[in-house]
Amino acid sequence: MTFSAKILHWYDVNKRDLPWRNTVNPYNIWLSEIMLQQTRVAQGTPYYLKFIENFPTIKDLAAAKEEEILKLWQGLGYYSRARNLHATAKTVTNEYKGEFPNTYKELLQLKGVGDYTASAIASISFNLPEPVVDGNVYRVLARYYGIAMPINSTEGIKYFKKIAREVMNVKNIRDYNQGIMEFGAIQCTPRNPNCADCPLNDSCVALKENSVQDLPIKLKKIKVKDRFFNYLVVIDALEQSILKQRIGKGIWQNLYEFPLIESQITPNKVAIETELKKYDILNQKFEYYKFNEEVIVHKLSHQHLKTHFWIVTLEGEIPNGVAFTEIDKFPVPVLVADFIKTFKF
DNA sequence: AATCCGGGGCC
DNA sequence: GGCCCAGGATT
Repeated sequence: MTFSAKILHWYDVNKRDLPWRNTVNPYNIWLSEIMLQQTRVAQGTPYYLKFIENFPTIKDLAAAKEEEILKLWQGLGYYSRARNLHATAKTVTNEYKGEFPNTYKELLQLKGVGDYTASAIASISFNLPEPVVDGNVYRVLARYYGIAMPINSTEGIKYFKKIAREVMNVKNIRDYNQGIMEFGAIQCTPRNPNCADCPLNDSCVALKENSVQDLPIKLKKIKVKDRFFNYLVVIDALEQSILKQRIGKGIWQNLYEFPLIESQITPNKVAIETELKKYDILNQKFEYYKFNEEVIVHKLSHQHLKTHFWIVTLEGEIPNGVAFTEIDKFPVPVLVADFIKTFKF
């Protein structure tokens, strides 16, 4: 049997029953693929179900407010995916009359859709012969064919795509593509792959050369930077607080958070007063205390956010404040959501 | 070509 | 602490 025939057979026997596998509707496939970018199936699945329930069609998604989408996306991370999701929903609804484009080239033009996702939609929804190359495919191909080229080098990306195209099964690309990814996720796992009971173990180069643990090869690890956050949890006499939307570049674009003083130095009363003035709180008496004595470290993939929350109690009221009862309606980062849950306004 | 962009699970 | 996850956009 060929490589692809074995993958197809393995998939037929071992495939999981996932919510987006009972359809080839491009809306469902697109939504699932966006959500699963750099995201485990177990983490993404509840979000997929939530979105399908709230937005049964792409037209519903296009008509939603961005804040509503971000709120449903809250906790899934990589929030540009949610913003691009909205943009593409509008594009398909308005420029394609609600019908997804059905070519790789057109799919690739959609926001948030890159080479992998365009190939995935083209193959799974339209059965077009486009190979997918995700993290699973890199691993399976690197091991089976004994490829030591770094998967994140320019040459490696091109080479693996070329190999993937050469070995794919064009007769059933829909199942083959899902099969090789599923095979990587279930059988040929990053750590402790199940080589003993593998349909490819008679012809796997890495297994023969005892290099399974060393493949695939990936270059350079990112360095993590420390940042120091001081959130001002302002509370006024009318049970209101302050939430501000993050604008511009950087993390958590368009999500909300408390007023933030980013500084390793503990903010003093003057620093807090200066920050409050930005919210038209002028010459009001206030008291404040540090909520968490032990620093909270929120870890992102490339930043460690060392955070203190400060409770700032005003005598008067906040102009245009957010009522305690409304706080839960705003999309916020997990760091902020965890605090809100703990504090109970 | 390198960097940025989340959060969670696992070792 | 490091690595990985059905990657893409930006610089």
